[in-house]
Amino acid sequence: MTEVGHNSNEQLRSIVERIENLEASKAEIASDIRDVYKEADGNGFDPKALRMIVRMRKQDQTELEQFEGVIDTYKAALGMD
Amino acid sequence: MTEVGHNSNEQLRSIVERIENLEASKAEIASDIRDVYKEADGNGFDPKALRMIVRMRKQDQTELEQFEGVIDTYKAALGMD
Amino acid sequence: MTEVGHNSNEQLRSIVERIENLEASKAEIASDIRDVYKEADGNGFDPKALRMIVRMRKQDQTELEQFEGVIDTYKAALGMD
Amino acid sequence: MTEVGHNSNEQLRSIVERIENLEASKAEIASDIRDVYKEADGNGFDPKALRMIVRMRKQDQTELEQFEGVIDTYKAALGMD
DNA sequence: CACTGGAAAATGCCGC
DNA sequence: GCGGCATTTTCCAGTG
Repeated sequence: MTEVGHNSNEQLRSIVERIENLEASKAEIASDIRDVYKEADGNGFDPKALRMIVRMRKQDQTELEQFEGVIDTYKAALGMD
Repeated sequence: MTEVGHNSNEQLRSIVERIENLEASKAEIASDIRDVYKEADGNGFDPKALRMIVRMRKQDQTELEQFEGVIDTYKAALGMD
Repeated sequence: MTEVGHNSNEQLRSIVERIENLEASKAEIASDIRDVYKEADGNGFDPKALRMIVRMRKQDQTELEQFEGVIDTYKAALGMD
Repeated sequence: MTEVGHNSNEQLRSIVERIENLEASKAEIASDIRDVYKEADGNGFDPKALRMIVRMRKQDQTELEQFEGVIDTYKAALGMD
């Protein structure tokens, strides 16, 4: 807490800065996504329907991944592992 | 803040009590659920697989409900509402 | 796997049903809790602050129970039980 | 609806792809953020406390922005814009 | 008994 | 301004 160079205060500052920078990038991308929806809306695509499509596609992906987990679980439950 | 009957202190107390009672009930039920899993385990059912079944059935339910939402959305998007 | 009465399929079905019923009850109570917060909000109580109070009280309760547990331990250690 | 090039199906596909790519980037950054917290944890920083600090700083920034908004409003009201 | 993953809660955000 | 949705965060049980 005095005049040192690499103290924990600096570490802390560095950590917080990195996080804040990353969060800024994330917010920017979120904004970009909103822009795409808005532009699509301007081209006659219903944003609500679009969001639903995107959500369902993501869910399909998730289910596929879960399916492999299910297989593993059942294998284990049946002593096949 | 003195000798009144229906002051906000009483209201606050009542609110907090109601919440805490409800949370106690909820915790009890959660405990019951755990008991069922435990009993099932004792009868040779793999708890992990059971949880997976329950989770997937819940998800199916959710999807079914979402599906109706999808229908409505598309209807609206196509001007059929 | 065909004409039996109390087979494991039935057991499984029973287990899953019991769990799902319990979870439904739990969800209902959770909904009630939300309603209380909402009503409180309508009466001018800040929901966020309320939640914090409830959390703090639960924490205190936990600590109280831990304390009593320590007391019991000491009692037992001193042959006072 | 058959042999066209730039039909709405293609548009739709393009939109969905753009969104999904952006969401993938967002998820990646979110993962990076988690990594930073994890690394910080490894260096002895309490992640929970860190999150609180970040949140408070964000809040302050918001207030700052609100303040600047007020300034702008005053400027406009005084014909200084 | 730490830890990891998953459930649940809470907060914040966006569109209406 | 609010209601609902998505995200984030916290909590807790199960696991090794």
